[in-house]
Amino acid sequence: MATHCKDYDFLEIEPHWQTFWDTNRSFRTTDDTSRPKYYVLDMFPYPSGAGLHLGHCENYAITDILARFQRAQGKNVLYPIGWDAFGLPTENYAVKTGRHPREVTVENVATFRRQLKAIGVSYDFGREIDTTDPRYFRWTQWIWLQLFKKGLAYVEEKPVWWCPALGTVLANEEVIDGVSEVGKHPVERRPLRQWVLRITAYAERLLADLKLVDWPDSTKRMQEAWIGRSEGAELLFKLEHPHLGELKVFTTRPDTVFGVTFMVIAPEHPLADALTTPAQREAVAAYRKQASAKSDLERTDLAKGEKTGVWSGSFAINPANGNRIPVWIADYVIMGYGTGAIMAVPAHDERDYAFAQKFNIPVVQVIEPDHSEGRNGSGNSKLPYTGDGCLVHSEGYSGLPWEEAKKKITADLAAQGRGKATVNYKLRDWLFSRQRYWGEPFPIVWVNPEDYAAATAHAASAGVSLPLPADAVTCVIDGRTRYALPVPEHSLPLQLPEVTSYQPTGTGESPLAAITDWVDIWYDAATGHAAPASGAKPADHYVLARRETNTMPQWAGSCWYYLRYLDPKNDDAIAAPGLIKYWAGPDIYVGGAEHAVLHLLYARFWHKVLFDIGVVPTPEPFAKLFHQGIILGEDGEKMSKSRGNVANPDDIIRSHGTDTLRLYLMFLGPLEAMKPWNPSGIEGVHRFLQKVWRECIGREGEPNPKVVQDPSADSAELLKLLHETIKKVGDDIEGLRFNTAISQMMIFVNALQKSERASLATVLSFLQLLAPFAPHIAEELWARLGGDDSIQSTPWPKFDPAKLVASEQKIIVQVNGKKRAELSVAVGSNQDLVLQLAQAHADSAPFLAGKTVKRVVFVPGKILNIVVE
RNA sequence: GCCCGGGUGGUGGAAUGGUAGACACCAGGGACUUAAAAUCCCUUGGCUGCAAAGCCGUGCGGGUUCGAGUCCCGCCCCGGGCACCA
Repeated sequence: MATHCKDYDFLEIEPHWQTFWDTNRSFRTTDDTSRPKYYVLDMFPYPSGAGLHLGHCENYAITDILARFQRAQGKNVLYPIGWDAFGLPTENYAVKTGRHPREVTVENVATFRRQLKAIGVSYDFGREIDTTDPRYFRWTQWIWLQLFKKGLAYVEEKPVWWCPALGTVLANEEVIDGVSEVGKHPVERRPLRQWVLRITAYAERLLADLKLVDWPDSTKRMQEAWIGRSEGAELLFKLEHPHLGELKVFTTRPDTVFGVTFMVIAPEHPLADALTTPAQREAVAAYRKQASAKSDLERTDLAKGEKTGVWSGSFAINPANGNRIPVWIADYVIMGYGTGAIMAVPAHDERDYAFAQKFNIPVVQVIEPDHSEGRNGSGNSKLPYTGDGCLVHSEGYSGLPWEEAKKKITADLAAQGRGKATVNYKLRDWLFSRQRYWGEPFPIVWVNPEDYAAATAHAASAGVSLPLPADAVTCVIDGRTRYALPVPEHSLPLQLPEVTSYQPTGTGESPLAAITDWVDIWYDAATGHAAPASGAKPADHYVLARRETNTMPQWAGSCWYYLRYLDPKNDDAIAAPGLIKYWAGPDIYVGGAEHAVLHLLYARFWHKVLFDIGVVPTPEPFAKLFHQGIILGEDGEKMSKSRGNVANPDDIIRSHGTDTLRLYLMFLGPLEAMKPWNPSGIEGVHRFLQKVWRECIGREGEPNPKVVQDPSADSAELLKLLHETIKKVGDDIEGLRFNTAISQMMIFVNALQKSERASLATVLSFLQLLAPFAPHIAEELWARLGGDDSIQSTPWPKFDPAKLVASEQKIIVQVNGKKRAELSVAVGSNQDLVLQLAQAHADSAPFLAGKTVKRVVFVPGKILNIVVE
């Protein structure tokens, strides 16, 4: 079964074993639910045309090592791969070349699959999934319908980030510093009809359940910061002219309400017009126009500079003391957060202070530091002051610590109906539609109100239960109200129509909008059947409908793919309930920290919805998460074509073999650290594998005669080292410290090389330790030395704790904390004995001569520290 | 500005509060060879010294401890994330 090469010819050995694994389907996962399971998952790759890069190799080497190790532990291992294949780059490429995105996708996937096999990863390719496969996205659409049914999806005409270059809108989080995250194109605000998912309804659980998962702390904190919970109060300020009603503000500091000297509303605030007095109309109009024209980039830049704003001409009444305070309009208050209006307390807020300074607005101190020297209740601290303290100038509350006052004032205002304690989140609802072709179509048609009633009644009478929300989702299209009618679940998938052009329409609508026969239809709500509206009405119960032309964003398919691997060919459910229960979630999820917020937050949201409707048994999808650090170029900079510092895996596989590449990637440093690629260092691990080969194989390709059958051939030291190595490699794999596991194997092989003889059993055990890291050479040598079966199906070696115990141990002698001598003593030697030896030892004795011993610290088996004089 | 990481030889990096620099790379010297490659052996943190050995040394300054790369306080620098979030 092995090859016959005399030297370590990795170019022959590696493809040989890859073919062996492929034809034997060595890594097929069975659904043997009686065995303990281990599910190891990589973050979903996007099959780009560029193929695999070193970052992929690092990611997949980590998970492959874990998968192979866990198989050797006797676990039933699920280690799958698939393709997150919808998305903009493919579509843009298709637009440019005039080819169908599907064709491009198939090609890219083939490249990825070939490259993955070439790095020797042990995926079960029989479970491959592809988000663009109708059998897959059928269930993406199904899950989306469940969200729709639960009232978590709605449509809004809202100003969104429109990117002319990409021809699509982008979610807030896809816009960085005023340019698109993908391609860095400028973006602008444009009002468009959008699907939005109510992720904010899950904000509290998304925050609280972070304590259930074993994730890097930094990632948890980033999610916390993104959700941005803050406790405070909504307070109602009456407006001076009663017909204008009230102004609702959100504040985290209701204790400072006596210090309010002005109010600010966002330029887009709905009351902005009504509050503007005739005298101010011109100034306000000019300011609002100017504010709306600002890009995000300008706003960010300006944030560091001057505040801008304009007085509306109106006044509000402070509910705490009845003061009359001016209402300003300024863009440092944003409509998207809180209520879009604030009570400004310049004495205790940096931004309000800067604004008050610029527009000569009075500043009233109401909090005084606890320990200020001049504390006398007069309030004359340096302002703005944002720290702890007690209230001043706050009738009825002065002297109270601010936290106490916060509760009391909130309660008192609430009692008068002037406010209530609330919680606010930075998290926004999730903009979930794109105006592109290459994405999942929404399983929705739009109908008029009468047809909605008729269609739902027809479906009900036909015995079809449509996934209807409690409150119908509506929108206005061309000035007419339309109702969102979901297609029946049994009619899924709703496929993409074939089109001749994928060009964005430029109007903000998707290319789908131009496929008239697909979009404008006669529609049967019970079956989902459609016929072009240009033709005759097929039957009485058909209604005139317009299909939703937006498509889903790329996040959709990656929100639940980890569930599909459990049962990838199931046409009755996203996966069989028994399998979902058995496999639960991934035992470990490995991928880059760049997905710390978005992908992980979105997937958690969908998972919680599935949990709520009883599809999954766990509240969290990813119990344990690990981020591998990125591999930088030789120059310590991010690898990029433009920098010319890209190392190509294919080249390295050709020159050194994939075993060397994998081993070296793991040896570079801690897996989670960001580390530069050093091309000369690879020689070291390559030499290590060459050495392993020579220890096993002689000059003519025969087994090395130094490896003998006699199990007692090993020296005591070698045997001890073997057992230490078994222990350390096992511990280090479980602790994801692969670099030190490899060091230990190098130490072992260095010792093996110096041994004149070694037992076959010892060498085979070592090869098993090496197998997860360098599987091809391990298989080859295992077969050549006569190991049974495949090394992959052999149980992991056990270490014998008795063999780890030495009879002698080294004790370091310190005098006043400085190392002076080394002693070798019998295990269990006591302090008196060791002290005597130390006093007699030539290296340490001179430092003790003529000194008084003040203290002796003895750590058995480690150290003796003698403190003198 | 705020929140996280991280600063150890020429380089990548090791080190449950207990020998700092494991394991490698690079460099230098030697063996084998007609020669080279490959391989093997030796040296390899700095300073002083013929040597034995000694002193210094984990970004900087303090502290705790018998003992600090590791713990605490205050800084500096680098990387990542967030940012007018009321």
